[in-house]
Amino acid sequence: MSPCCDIFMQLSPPQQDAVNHTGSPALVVAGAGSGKTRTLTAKFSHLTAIGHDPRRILAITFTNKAAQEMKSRLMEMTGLPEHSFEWVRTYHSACLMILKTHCQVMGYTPPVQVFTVYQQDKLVKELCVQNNIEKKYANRILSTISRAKNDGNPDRYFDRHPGFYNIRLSDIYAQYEERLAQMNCVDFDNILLKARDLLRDNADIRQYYRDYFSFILVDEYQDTNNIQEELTSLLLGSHRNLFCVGDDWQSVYGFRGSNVDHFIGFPDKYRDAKIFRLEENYRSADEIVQAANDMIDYNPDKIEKRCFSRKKGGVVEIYDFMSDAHEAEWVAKRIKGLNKSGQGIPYDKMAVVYRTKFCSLPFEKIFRAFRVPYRLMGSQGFFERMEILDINSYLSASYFPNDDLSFERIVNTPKRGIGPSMIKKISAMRTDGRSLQAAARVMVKERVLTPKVHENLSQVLSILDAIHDMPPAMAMETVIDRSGYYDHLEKITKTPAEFISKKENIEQLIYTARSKDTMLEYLEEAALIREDKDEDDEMDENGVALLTIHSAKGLEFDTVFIVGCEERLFPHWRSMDEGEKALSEERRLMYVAMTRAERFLYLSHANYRKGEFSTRSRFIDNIKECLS
DNA sequence: GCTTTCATGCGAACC
DNA sequence: GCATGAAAGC
Repeated sequence: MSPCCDIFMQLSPPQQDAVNHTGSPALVVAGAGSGKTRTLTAKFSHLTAIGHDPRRILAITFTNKAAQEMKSRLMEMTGLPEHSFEWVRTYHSACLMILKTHCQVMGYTPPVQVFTVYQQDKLVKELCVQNNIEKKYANRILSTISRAKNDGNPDRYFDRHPGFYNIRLSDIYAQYEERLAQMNCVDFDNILLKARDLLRDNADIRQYYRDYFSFILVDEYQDTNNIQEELTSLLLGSHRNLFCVGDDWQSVYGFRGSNVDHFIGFPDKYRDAKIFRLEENYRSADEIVQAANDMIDYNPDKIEKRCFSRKKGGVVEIYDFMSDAHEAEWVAKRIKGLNKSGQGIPYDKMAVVYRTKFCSLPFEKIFRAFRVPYRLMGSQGFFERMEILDINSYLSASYFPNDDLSFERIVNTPKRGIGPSMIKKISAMRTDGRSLQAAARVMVKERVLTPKVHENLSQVLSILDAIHDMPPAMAMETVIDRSGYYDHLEKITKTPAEFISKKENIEQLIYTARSKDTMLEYLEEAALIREDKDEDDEMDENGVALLTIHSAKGLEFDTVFIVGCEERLFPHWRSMDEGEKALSEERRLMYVAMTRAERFLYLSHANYRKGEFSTRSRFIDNIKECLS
């Protein structure tokens, strides 16, 4: 028998059926806590056992972290080395791989640079200034451009959503794309869009991949957007070996382009599709599963399934409070009680979840006062921290000399007396198509600057030259050393604690970078990582988790408090105004929140929050009805 | 005088 | 963090 036979035997009969199925596209509708990931990895190793080459299986995960976890599990299960699973990737990572291979077809010159969030932001702000638009709209413009791309047809999208205020989005979009092309860059969304165009417009390349991949597995299928759906179709060969896993009841990323209709419409698109249902929940007690079922029942469009649990003894309770402060105080007391009681639930098995992150404030306050240890999860993304951006910008400016945005960031970091007007002067030296860095080099060579500036500028350039061929970790150390970065950091931080924490972030960065041999590899990965909320080891494992429902997705806790269940907060006002579809997503969000709990689930609302009166969430009413 | 740096106030949706 | 205006530096 196959080496994975043991693992196979550990699966439930419905899970086994899904794993065994071949011959037509399959959709696994996997309820919360139903062992979805286990089934998916079992499927993968089963395929290798029946003769599929693992390197020819495309397995799409939702996050880079999930891809890494899946690879580790597969290495354990099959005993094969990591590179056997080179196509276990996110859509973005897989598409970048394809795009890089054929980038010349699309008019790029290798190496293509992947734009980071920081660069996107900078560029759009620059375009705002050029177009006489207030910079505060930059974020909105950027997210609209992103939505337009993920919709699959940006021009059509801008016909329907021409803009807001006096901003003509299609103009900004055109300028933005032009600049990207000039710089030989793709942004995060273009990785998918350009890969789609490549595969759609080049039959030979398309056929190559269709023949190459013998099986396509997709995780979290309920959260695919239009482009990702199209890509899946483009890559799927005539064997039609497609295996998608997910739960339409947990689709909560519609606000950024996910389209749950692809999941629900799977049987219509693939007429011979086989649907599997994983309905047993191994995580939560049945009382919680049933309450969640009853609530999601209010959503009209979904794939029916009857989720259940064999565990009994769960608790679902609803509380109302005068104010957000009262709510927080009660939660803190209850948490202390549960921790001290006979059951003695450890703090890190409890979580407080909320719809929007500003709700965390009263809890942080009261937890400190009551000495309840807590951890605030999903705060700032690692790669958006200023010290990380600085170091990465050095590497980027060195490796990609045309990357003006990165060069501009580091040319005066640490302070070197090269401010905005000096940058303008350098910029004026640019002849067509030449980069800022190239112009700076000319100015140094021709000695047209004041001695101080000349010396400082040549010092920056020499750092960039020095690190160009170094492996990333060494390059970082060199940058820190030669630029005097830590002295600079100490000067600009307000407290010694802040300085130490930022220094530790950098040390963490260097440590992680050691796993990459080349600068290009490192920079690509850094640009692709966007889901990073917790760099694991960096986070305190002890304490009550405080987090938004979005960041709680996929996690589990013994006890969960869903707080701030009030109309206009949850469901969020923005979704309420948008209509039925957005409202359904809010309800799914509540479903996700509820199904995080194993045993104790508390829902609460306050009549007064942030200086305003509020009413109880309709979701609470839905649940109440079912409990009685 | 021009340029850079420093000091202060204001605001931040979910990823 | 970011924009703004005052103080310090070349």
